[in-house]
Amino acid sequence: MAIRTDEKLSASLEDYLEAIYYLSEGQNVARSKDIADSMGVSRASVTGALRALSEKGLVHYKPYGYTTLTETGRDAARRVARRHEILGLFFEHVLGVDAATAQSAACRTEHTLGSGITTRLMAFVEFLSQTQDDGRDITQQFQAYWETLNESEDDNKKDRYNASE
Amino acid sequence: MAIRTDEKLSASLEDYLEAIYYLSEGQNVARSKDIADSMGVSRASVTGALRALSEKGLVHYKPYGYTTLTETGRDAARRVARRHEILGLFFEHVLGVDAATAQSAACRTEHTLGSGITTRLMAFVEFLSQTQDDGRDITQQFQAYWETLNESEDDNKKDRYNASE
DNA sequence: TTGCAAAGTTAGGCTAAGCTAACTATATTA
DNA sequence: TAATATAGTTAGCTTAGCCTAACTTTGCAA
Repeated sequence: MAIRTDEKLSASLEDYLEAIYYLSEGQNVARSKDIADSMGVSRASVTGALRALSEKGLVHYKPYGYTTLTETGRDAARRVARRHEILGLFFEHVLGVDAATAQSAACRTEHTLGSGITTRLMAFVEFLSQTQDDGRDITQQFQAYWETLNESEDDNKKDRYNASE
Repeated sequence: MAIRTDEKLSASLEDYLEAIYYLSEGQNVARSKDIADSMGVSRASVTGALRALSEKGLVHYKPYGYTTLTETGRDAARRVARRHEILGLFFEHVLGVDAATAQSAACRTEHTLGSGITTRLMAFVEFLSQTQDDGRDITQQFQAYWETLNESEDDNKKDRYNASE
């Protein structure tokens, strides 16, 4: 029986895959310790995740050996990374939240986005950057709009939007 | 010691809260069976969730009694519902995915969105609906842009975006 | 008013994901 | 080359969330 690559990955395993992907880019290999550090997780947890990813055919894993992505694993990782990047881009450059918030929200959110939405969101971000109005792109216009909302401190529009979280 | 209402809710508990909120709107009370049905979960799981929500002071719960939201619970539920609605709106009316996809993605995604992003996304959707260019709002323009991407079947731009999922 | 069906709960089990502590393997360096 | 520090693994525990099966309560209808 062929390895099943079509099973859905949990959010957690996707995170591991993405971390391995980025670490592999730098040094071609992902060390357990580095994965643990970059994810803020114990080394033991990494071992468990590697075992799980290995069972799904996404990494080459041998205890005490070096871990690398399989072809399938690399493809999956790229998909995760791309979703992460698109979302981060949207949150940061379109909505205008700070980079750290954008990245962490992107990381938490990316797993739940289907391909239909990802594809469209990517196109949308591209579209926005091309579309000009009054000589400014829409992104800039929205930033200005956002400022006006927040300038008027007494304007209750702001309060109306507020979520306590 | 006062009940801690500031603890973060898990995605799962937020879902329960939202379901209770919508059920309460219709009949002022949320019955376990209805919560279970609307969430596709067993009655036993509902009992567990109600217990947890009760411990956090978000619902009035007594075994075999009727369940209602506390004030705090209602506020939290409204926040969840609002995030859900904003996201659904964005996915459906801005990105243009079908309603079912939009709703299900919104439900999966909403939990991970912080208030900063929610607030801005809400403003962004509002902004888009107001902004006109060439006599059409941006949303319509993007739809047209999207169509052109997809019309040219041989255009590899489309493939470039494709995710297999 | 009793008796039964439906609603709700409890008990017990499963999985995924994390943790710590203790162990094993590897690799560096004296 | 042997000692030791670091990396990696294993074992065993915890929590959250779900399930089924069996039980209890409630409320409606004969």
